[in-house]
Amino acid sequence: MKKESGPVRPGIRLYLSDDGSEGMFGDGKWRLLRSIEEEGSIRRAAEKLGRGYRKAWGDIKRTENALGRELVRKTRGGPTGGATELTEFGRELLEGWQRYREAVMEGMEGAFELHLSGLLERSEDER
Amino acid sequence: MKKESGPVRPGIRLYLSDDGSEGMFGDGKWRLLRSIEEEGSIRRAAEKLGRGYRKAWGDIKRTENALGRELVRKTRGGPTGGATELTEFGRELLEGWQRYREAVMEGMEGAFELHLSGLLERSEDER
DNA sequence: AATGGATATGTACGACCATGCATATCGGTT
DNA sequence: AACCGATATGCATGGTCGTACATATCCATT
Repeated sequence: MKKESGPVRPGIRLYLSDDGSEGMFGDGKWRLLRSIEEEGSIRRAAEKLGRGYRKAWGDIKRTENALGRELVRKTRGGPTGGATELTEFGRELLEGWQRYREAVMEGMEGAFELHLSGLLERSEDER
Repeated sequence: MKKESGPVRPGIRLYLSDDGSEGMFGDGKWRLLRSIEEEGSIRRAAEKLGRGYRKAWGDIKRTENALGRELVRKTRGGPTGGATELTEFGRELLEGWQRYREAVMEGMEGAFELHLSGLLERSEDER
């Protein structure tokens, strides 16, 4: 089981927290929100992302509890069985995070080139 | 077991990778290198950081394998039992990472203020 | 009231990982 | 040669986390 291996690159994991730990909100939850907005249902959103409904549902719930606000408005029953859409707050968080994320990643690329790429490229040759 | 809970703040985890996964190098390994430089031994470095020697030793080894270069020079035996010091590459990585890390974190703070703090502060009031 | 598709939630199992325990090895000094 | 403190490693274990399985609930439409 060999892994893909290329040049050394910088990676990043961003999240929001009120106690220093991860789990409150991050890229995973962000993709989930985006998928819910597109699909209109937690189940289809989860399927599209290749996760189980159980996890997606739990993620939403834990995030809402942690933030103290609702991210989605859910309905059950009816001809379609039910549906889920983002609240206004959910949409704002989705968009704010997207901009935030892109800004930080750009900064990361720049800082990497500035402070580490030289050392690591040189390293590639010498090894 | 209640957790400390304050305002929502941005968190970050930085790492180096050649295959998208974490584990090659990050803040944990960086602190370990710094501690080794200060203490002159893996054992004392680990103790100072509150980890076991077993883990510290394994971390160094895995990182060296992943980067394909040696980070430390180790000696065994003698009156002191042995010692470990950083290689030139180890020192450069230590310093480069420190500068890289600080630059990215500053960028993160700025981006957070710009794109998310307004939304989240407003959220604090309303909840 | 019967249906169907989605939400809601507990439970269990397996993979992964951090940590600790035990033990072997090394080698300059005494 | 004995000693001592650090390096070197395997192995067992305990907890976390993702994922799967099983059910229960809901309700507009028919």
